[in-house]
Amino acid sequence: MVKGKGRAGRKKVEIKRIEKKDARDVCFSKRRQTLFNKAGELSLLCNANIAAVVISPAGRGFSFAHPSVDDVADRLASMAMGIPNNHSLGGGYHDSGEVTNIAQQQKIEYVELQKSLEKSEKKKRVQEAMEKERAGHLMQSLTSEVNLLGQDELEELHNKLSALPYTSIAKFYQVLQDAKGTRMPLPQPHIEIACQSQFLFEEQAVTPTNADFPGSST
Amino acid sequence: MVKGKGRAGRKKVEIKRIEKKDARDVCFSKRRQTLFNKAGELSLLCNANIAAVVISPAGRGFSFAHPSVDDVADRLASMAMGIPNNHSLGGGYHDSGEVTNIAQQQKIEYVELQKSLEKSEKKKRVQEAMEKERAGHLMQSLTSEVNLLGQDELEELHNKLSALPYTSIAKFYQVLQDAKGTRMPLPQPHIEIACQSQFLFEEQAVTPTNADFPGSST
DNA sequence: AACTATTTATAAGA
DNA sequence: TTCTTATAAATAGTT
Repeated sequence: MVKGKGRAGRKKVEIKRIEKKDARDVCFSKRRQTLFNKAGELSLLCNANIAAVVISPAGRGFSFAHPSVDDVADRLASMAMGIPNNHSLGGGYHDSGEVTNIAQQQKIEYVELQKSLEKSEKKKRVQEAMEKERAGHLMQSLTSEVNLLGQDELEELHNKLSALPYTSIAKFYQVLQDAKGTRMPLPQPHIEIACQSQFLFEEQAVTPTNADFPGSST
Repeated sequence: MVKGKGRAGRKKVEIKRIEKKDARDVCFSKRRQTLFNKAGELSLLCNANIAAVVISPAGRGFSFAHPSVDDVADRLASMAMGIPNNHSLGGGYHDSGEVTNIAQQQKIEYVELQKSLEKSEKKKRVQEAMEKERAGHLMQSLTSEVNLLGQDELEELHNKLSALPYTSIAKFYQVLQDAKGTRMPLPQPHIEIACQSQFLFEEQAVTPTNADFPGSST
């Protein structure tokens, strides 16, 4: 059906911003849960890899990802989470302890990945690759980005970049130096990451209405 | 209802891998669509930012992201998807079949955004910002990335980059030139605000051997 | 948080 | 593959 209008349960619902914060909140919770639920179902039914990130208007972040071996997508998706808005430079330190920041989450996931890699005999190669990836990320970002653009946009971009090529690089290095030297103070606003991956191979969630998942019983 | 099993329509469905490739395929299509649909609804109803990436077992990737003005997180999430298989990006892949929907959706949303911007007196500023963002995206990716790293990692990265700074840049430009000149075989029509990526993996290697994807070029 | 009337989603079948 | 349809699931509004 799907006309662009009617929906849901007790009343047809226009798909437009819910003004009442209360209702919106509830809706968000419910639907987010459903979304992740469905994501999980899809991944299991079809053996698909899925990464989903939801950021509430309040700035709370939730993510779901069906892992597998190639977590990469997941990791990167989560990582994207770590890049909230724009140039708000987050602190990249990991020993803060009291700040639940993205860096930490990243760390955790990184560690997780590492752990799972331990099992592989190819560990070394993969690790190497990952390290390279760190440095190579920039290139990939660029190429990826570039490849998404159209002809005109490419030209524009090219012009823009031609205008200030070394500036960019210089800037980057400056940032790098700053980060290294002064270890910036983490002005990261309110972006908490709540990672949800309840079902699958572990169950920790017990919400009565939807805790229906395979994972444990088959 | 809801025991840990049943679902769907004409028959209760166990949430486990569908063996029949045919059925699995159909299921995948339907559910993927629904998933993205719901993602869109959620984002609209609750004004949330969403990025979702689905990779079919066959290796076809789809993504959906709900934009907004400060869309960065979403865009980056989608973009992140592009990273794992950067090789394919320029590699010329066919099969863009299913993407239309999403692409179209994106288009629509882009237009919507534009329209709403028309009304604003800040239009110009925003547009400018968006343009800048295009060129500046790389910087942001970099800084964000950098800021996610720990002290040690920073140092390492710094060394790595110091070792081959111009190489990277040169490479980027080469890519750019290639793109401009030969109009690479993008698997999809270019999308303005681009939160959409479609690609193929070679196949799903079942081993944690991602060793080959990242900055393998350096 | 639980309930329920309704709307959606969807597995099969055509 | 797309449409149809019977049934399961999601969900807005209530309690």
